[in-house]
Amino acid sequence: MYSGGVDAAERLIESTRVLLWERGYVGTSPKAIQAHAGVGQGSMYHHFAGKAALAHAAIARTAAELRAAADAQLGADGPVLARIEAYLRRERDVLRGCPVGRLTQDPDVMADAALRGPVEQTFTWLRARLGALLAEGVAAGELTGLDPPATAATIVAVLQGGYVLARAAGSTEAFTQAVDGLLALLTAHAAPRG
Amino acid sequence: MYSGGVDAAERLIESTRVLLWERGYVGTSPKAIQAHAGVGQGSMYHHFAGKAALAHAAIARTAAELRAAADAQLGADGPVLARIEAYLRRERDVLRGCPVGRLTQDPDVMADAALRGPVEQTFTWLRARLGALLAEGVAAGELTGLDPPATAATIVAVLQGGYVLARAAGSTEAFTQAVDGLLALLTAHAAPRG
DNA sequence: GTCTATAACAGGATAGAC
DNA sequence: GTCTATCCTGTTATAGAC
Repeated sequence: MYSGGVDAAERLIESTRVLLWERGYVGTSPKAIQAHAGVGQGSMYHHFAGKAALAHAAIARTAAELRAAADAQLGADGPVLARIEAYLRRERDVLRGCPVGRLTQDPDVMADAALRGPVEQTFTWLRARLGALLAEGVAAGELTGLDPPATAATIVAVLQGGYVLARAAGSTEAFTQAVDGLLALLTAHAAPRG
Repeated sequence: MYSGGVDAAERLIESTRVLLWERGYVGTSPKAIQAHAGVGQGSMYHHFAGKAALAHAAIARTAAELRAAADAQLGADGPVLARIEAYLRRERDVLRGCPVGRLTQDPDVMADAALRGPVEQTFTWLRARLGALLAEGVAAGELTGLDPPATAATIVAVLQGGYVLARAAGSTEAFTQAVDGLLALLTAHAAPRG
């Protein structure tokens, strides 16, 4: 049961974010959201048209937060590879998985254009952001011999797949190994300093 | 509605495999399985104790098939990197995602030790298999300067994450890019031929 | 082995009272 | 705005007939 001195609509959105992350769209019922938010049936349907509308608000917010969080590391100062490493190694709730990536497995989310939109845009944006950063590194002579768009996709895939491995193993170690392996491969393309 | 001249139990397992892949455990009802298999309610509960028992049979089979399929490429003849490339580039139902990896997002699967077991074992096995192969390549002088266990985790993560990116984008292109990017990085560690 | 009936409960929402 | 009542359907079985 959640409440933080905020109104019902806000509590409903935050509760939906938590439950969507934990159990997915198909596995989350309006009743469970109401219970978690400490909000009654009537109140929920007063503020939102239904489960889908509430999920849309929750997903849009989660997607926006993910982009902002990524930009914090990727848009920092310093060498390109250091920024990418900071992004890859920043603290994460590894065993909970990616709150956006997991929606990709939810058939009812992918079937609904409004729900799917933020998911698609998040990954499109992230790949482009990393691709631009890598291109910047190549242009500056910091990195050599790699294709920015393909490498960007590889980096995002390692993160998303790292979550899968960690959850399968029940341990964050697999995630860390995947990231370590990637960074070792990337470092080989760093131009000798000078 | 599925049927292939086989008995009800067999049709039920195959239908469960399809639906689990498509909609996950939470999103798959006994009724949907029965309809897909063309098998009645009573028949299903005669052959299986319930949804979980049926899912267990389906998941175990899917996991076994995945391991066998991976071994087909990874255990072939030829240079290590070529075998890994063959594995990464073999034909896949990219937009459907990984039938084992997707279960990782299913709370009810991860909460049940019997259902989770095959998922965990599959990824443990796959990482070990790739790690051993990479170690073989290092020992043979085909590959240099990479850590087998970490690199193995990276490779599996790229595949799993590649599925996520492809589903998010609604296109296989993202998967292909992630794999291309990975292979480019790995190739830099191939010893000059000789 | 398979069928139909029944059941207890959850999912997702509407209606109208307060 | 929020509450309670109500509704119809789906979920996940069990029971017993055939």
